[in-house]
Amino acid sequence: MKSTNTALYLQVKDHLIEKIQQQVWRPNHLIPTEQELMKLFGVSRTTIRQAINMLVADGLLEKRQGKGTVVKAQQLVGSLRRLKGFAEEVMEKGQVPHSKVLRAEFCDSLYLEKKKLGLDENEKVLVIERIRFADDVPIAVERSCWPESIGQLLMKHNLDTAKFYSILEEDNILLKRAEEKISAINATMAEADVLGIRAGEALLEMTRLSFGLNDKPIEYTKTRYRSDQYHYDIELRR
Amino acid sequence: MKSTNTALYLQVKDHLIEKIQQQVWRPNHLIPTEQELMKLFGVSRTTIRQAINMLVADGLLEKRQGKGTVVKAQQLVGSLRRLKGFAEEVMEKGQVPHSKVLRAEFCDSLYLEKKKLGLDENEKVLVIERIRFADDVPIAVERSCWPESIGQLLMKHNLDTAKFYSILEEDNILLKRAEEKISAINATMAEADVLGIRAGEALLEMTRLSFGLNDKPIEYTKTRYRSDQYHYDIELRR
DNA sequence: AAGTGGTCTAGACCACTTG
DNA sequence: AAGTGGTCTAGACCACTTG
Repeated sequence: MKSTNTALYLQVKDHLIEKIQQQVWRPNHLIPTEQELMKLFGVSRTTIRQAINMLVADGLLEKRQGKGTVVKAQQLVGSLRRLKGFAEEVMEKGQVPHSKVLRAEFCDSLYLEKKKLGLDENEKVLVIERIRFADDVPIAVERSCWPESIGQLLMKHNLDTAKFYSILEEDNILLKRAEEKISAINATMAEADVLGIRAGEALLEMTRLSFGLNDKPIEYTKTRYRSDQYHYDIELRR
Repeated sequence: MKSTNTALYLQVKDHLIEKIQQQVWRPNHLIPTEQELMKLFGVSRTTIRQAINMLVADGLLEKRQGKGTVVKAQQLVGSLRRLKGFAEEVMEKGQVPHSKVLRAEFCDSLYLEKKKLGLDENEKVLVIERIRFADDVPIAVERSCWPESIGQLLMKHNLDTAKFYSILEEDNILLKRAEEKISAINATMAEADVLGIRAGEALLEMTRLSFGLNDKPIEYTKTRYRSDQYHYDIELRR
C-alpha cells in the first residue's frame, strides 16, 4: 500500500472507485472477493470491508452473502427521488419511450407560464404539447413551456424522440432542482381520446418548475398521467 | 448479553436506541465511552462500534474524536418533505384538524396489509377508517393498519382528535422513514358521499408504509384526498 | 464440500481533546 | 499524562449460495 498519511481504507476505497468508474469491474458483475482484495492491497480483511462498506453506503456496490459483491448498475441520489425526464424514466424500466407532438410553437400569450419562468410580458415562450408513449402505450399528455433561448436549442431536434434534459446537458445547461405539485384531475374528452381511456377517468397531474444551476427557471411543465399506467414513488425521512 | 440468534451488535443497537429515546442519555450529552459499553454489554469493542456507527448513520449519535460520543439533538430536514401526519400538516397551515371514525377494530383478515407490515397470518392488525377534516371541511378518507401491539397504544386515545405520530413518539416509537406511492383514482359513491363531492371525481391516493428506527414496519395507510382541497408538493434534485 | 460475505474477539498503536 | 474515538491486524466461527 502507498506510504502516505491517508488511512489505508480510504486509499483502498479510492482504488475501488477507480476500477468501478473505469468499468474494469462492470455493472452487475462480481468484484474480486475480500480474500483476493486482501492480497491485492496487502491489508487486513477489516480494512477491505471498511472500504467496501462505504461504497455500499454510497450505492456503488451491493453485497450478497454467500455470492460476493457486485457493482451496482445505477446509483440513485440517496433517499431523494431523482430529477429526471419521462424518457429516462421509461428507459430505466426497460421500455422504449417515444412521443407524438401535438403542438410546438413560440407563443406571446401564456402569461401564467411566463411569470413562472420569470420572463417579461414581451418575451416569448416555446410551448410543446406531446403525447408520451412507453412501448407504444400512451401514458401521458404533457405541455412544457421554455424560455425562448432554450427553446431555440430544443427546436433543432426531433421532438418525437428528443430527451430534453439530455439536450440541455449537452449544451451545458444543467438542472439543479425542481419544484413539483402533484394532484389529481378528471380526464377531459380530448385527453381521454389521445390516451385511449374514458372521459372522466382520474389522471395524476404533475406540475414541475425546474431550475438551472444559476437558480433561473428552465422549464414549466404540466403532465397528466393515466393512473392505471403510472404512479409516483417517493421515500420520506423523519 | 441476551442469548438469542440476533446479532450482538443489533441487540446493542436496540439497547442504545432505548436509552436515547427514554432520554436516559440526553441530547447534546456524552454517552458512556466505548470501554464502559464493552463492560456494560460484555462484548468486544468492534461490536460496540458497529452498533454506534449505525446510529451515527441514522443521525441519532455523533462521534467526536478525543471527546466521546454525544446524542444528537433532533434535526429538521431542510428541503426534504418531512414525514408527518395529516393533523400536523393541517395545523401547520393554521387550520383545525379533526376526524370522524368510521371503523376501528382488530382484524384477522387483510392479508395484503399484514404482509406489508411483516406480520404472520395468525396475527391481528388494527384497522382504523376515518374521515379527515380541516376546519370542518372533509378533505380525505383514510384507512390505516397497525400491528396489534401498536394498535393497543392507539386505542387508548380518542381517535377523533388523536395525532397518531405524536402518540407513538410519546411511547418512544419513532418513525425513521416511509415509502409512499401516489396515484389517482375515481371516487366511489360511498367516498363521494362522505367527502361531499360527486361520484367519479378524481381523488389523489397516497399509500404510505412507515418504518421505525429498527426498520420494522409501523403503519400501512391508504388515504384518498379531494383533489380540489389537497395536493402534494415536493422538491427534487438532479 | 468449497467458497462467499457476516459476525465477533483480543490486542495494538495512533490522533485528537482535556486537565 | 490520561482518556477518548480512529485505524489496523490476525484469527475464528457462522450463514448463505453454489456445484
